[in-house]
Amino acid sequence: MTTRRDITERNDRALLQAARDVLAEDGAHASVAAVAARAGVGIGSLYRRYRTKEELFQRLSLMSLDHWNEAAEQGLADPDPWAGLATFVRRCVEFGQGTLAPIAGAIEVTREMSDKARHGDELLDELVRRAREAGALRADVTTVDISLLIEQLGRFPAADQLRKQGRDDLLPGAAEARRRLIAIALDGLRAGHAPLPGSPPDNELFTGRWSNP
Amino acid sequence: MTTRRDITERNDRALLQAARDVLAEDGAHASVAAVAARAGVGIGSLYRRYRTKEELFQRLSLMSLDHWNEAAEQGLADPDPWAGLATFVRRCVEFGQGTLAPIAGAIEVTREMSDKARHGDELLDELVRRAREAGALRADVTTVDISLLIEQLGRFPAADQLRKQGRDDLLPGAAEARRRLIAIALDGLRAGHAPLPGSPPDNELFTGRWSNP
DNA sequence: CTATGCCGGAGCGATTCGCTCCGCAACTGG
DNA sequence: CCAGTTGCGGAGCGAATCGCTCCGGCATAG
Repeated sequence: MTTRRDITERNDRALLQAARDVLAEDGAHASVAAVAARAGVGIGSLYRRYRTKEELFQRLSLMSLDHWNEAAEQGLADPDPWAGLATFVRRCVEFGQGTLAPIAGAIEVTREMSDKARHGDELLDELVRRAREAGALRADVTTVDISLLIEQLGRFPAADQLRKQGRDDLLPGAAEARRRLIAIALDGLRAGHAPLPGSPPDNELFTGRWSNP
Repeated sequence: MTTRRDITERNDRALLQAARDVLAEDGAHASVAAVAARAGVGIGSLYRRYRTKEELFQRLSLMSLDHWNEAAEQGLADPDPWAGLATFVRRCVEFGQGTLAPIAGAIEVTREMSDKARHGDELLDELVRRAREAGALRADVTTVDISLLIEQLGRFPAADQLRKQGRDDLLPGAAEARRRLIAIALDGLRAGHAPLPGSPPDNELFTGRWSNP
């Protein structure tokens, strides 16, 4: 039997998932109506759970940061430094971490968010350091390079977006196609290639990543 | 001396460049007002040159297709198959080819566009075939993989977008950061890596890529 | 069976959209 | 030097969409 409490919880999960998907398709201009519709939920229910659109997106950002940190810790738990880094990258891309970047400037950044972001930066630093010292990671690859790769590959268009673009050929294997891109990028990160062009930025990594203008 | 005709031509160029930049930042929801403002041109001038918003975007798509084909022919002219493919990828990403994908479903596809797209597919086929036969390209990489890489890396956020995201650390070297990602991806495409996950799609490449829903 | 409280969605004012229309300034031919 | 012409910028139109409020209806708890 499904109690009312069950419905409320399921609605909340559906809202967060829908918000992520809609953001992936529509970018920063995503509307609350679209989120509610995709979640199969009335607008009223959305606004009972979240007082404003910003509150919903803040909650989603926190979820995203939590996922990043959890994936990083999982990677660090792997005794093989390279496998750990690869797992982290794969998980972040598949989560669609990059699709949330466009709203970073549209919401107020809470203390909790910046704290979690800072912690995430430290974890990625450690992941990269381990992989580099093990000789598995190309020496001149920075954490910035990796987070940008995650961001770009994580913006892989969702199924609906692909359909709008007329790329029906990719519909059956969109997830698989993205996995192939990740594999290509990871191989490009491995040691043994020629140096990357340009000098890696030397300033503090990720400084101001969640700062507000 | 600058005649009126000069001003008109300069305005047209500015409009197309502005349209590309605004699309890169705002996605498919980009407004004509934003395009005109960024081009430093009145809305009236925009609508004298292009009768509708769609006409402007169609013209931009044609430009993009021309750039793709020109870059591909330049790559084919290179006696070194791998260098030719790399040049093609670099040029397409730096042109921002991927930023136009979101509007593909928002405009009517003319015969001219689909013809040019088909020709572009043939050119890429040939680029890939050459590189593979020379043993430079990983054997199981498909043209789909490469066009998706171009699309994803080509969506690298413009400077304004980076500023909105609070990634001020990247502002001075956004172009350089993108170049580093391209280099990583290209190294991942080179021969000598383990096979890619999943089976490459066997259906006709790019079928329906510009088709209308 | 009554009472409770969460559900969905119609509808509010405000904003933004694509687009039209017109006053103004700049260049041209005489 | 003077009309005449032409391309310029932007105020403003109706329509569409925005974030958000409010309430009637109904399933569930007691």
